[in-house]
Amino acid sequence: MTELEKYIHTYFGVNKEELTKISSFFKPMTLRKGDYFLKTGRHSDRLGFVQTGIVREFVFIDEKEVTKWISTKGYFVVDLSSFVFQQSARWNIQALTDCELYIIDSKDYQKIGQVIPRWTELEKLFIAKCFTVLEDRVLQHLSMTAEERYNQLFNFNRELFNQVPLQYLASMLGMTPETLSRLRKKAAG
Amino acid sequence: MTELEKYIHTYFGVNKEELTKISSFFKPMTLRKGDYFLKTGRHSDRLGFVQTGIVREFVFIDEKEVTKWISTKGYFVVDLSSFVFQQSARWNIQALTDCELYIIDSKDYQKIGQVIPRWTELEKLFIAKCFTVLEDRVLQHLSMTAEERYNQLFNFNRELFNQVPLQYLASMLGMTPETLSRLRKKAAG
DNA sequence: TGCATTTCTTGATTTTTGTCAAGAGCAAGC
DNA sequence: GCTTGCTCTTGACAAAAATCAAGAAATGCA
Repeated sequence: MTELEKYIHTYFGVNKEELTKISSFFKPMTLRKGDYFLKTGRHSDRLGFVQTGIVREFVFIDEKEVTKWISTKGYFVVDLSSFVFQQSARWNIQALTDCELYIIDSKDYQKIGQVIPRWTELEKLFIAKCFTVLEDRVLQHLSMTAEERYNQLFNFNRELFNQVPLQYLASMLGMTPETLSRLRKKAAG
Repeated sequence: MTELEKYIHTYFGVNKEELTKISSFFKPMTLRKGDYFLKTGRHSDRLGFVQTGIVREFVFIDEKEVTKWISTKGYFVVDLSSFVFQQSARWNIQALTDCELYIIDSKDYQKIGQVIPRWTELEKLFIAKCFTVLEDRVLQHLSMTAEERYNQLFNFNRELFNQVPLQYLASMLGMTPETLSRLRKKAAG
């Protein structure tokens, strides 16, 4: 069972036979550090799965980069507006390291639905789950200080702080790099 | 065409015949000011549509109320974890004014799928749309100050500030009531 | 290896936001 | 109409976080 199949199994709970069918539609792809999987404003009909490496999703706001999310092994990377609604992409998606992805285009993606009858239902459940995760993220910003958000992320995934430029983590946490630096010092002391 | 049908048409783009079928599964319900549609920890298999009135979704964090969202006419109110995943509810949902809702339970909700073959697909698209709206909300917290968030909401829906206790709007915007009060004074001056 | 560039940290300072406390304004109910 | 609570505002102060500037550390590249 490949990593992709393992994650699809975890996320969607489909059986081995279905897994094989689904994963057969995905094609391997590599990104070199710095390569873009997607750029704002472009059109994209690709969905990617991160097999190895680290990918950053960000957008320019007032000439500043704002990092929305950082995806590591096991995450899907996609611009939903573009993939689902055929609109121009809202996010830049860039490799922070060399990456191995599995990708699928929307044409092949639609074929999954023909092979797995309940696929739309599974998709719905997956997106609903993602929605609840985002709800939690909003709540964090409504109820937690920068320090609490830092501590939570650090406790949840401390490797990230060795693998990803801190300025991007700071942005993703909604603080300046200077503030993150000071919080790190404070927590370490 | 009822308000409910009008909104379902707007959100889901189904035709008149389908609309009538869908809306026939919804039942009217009234809430008095202060009544709860849902309480944290309970189980709920109800989805509501706000016909008139104002509804607040909030949760207690460290003994403090945090308002996640305020729904007015045309919004659906639901606890997704509970409605979709049969988990205990994460949110309190309470009427801020007397309200008229249309509600549907999950048993009847499933019947929609039997009547409208592409219903699951429409659901998926609707939830995906909600996801992108939440993405924007996260971005706002990553890139905007309290003042900017206030101005944006005020410009988007200034009636809200006459209809809803300001303390709840402050919480929903991620600031204290005192800060909101000062920002209002500043913007008015 | 060593230079150049980028990233990170640190300090000083300012701005923003939160906290605490008191009073003003409003609204619901008697 | 008059209490009685709420809610909102205001002020004084404290804490949190941003900004600006400089230097240290790490990284990439020749």
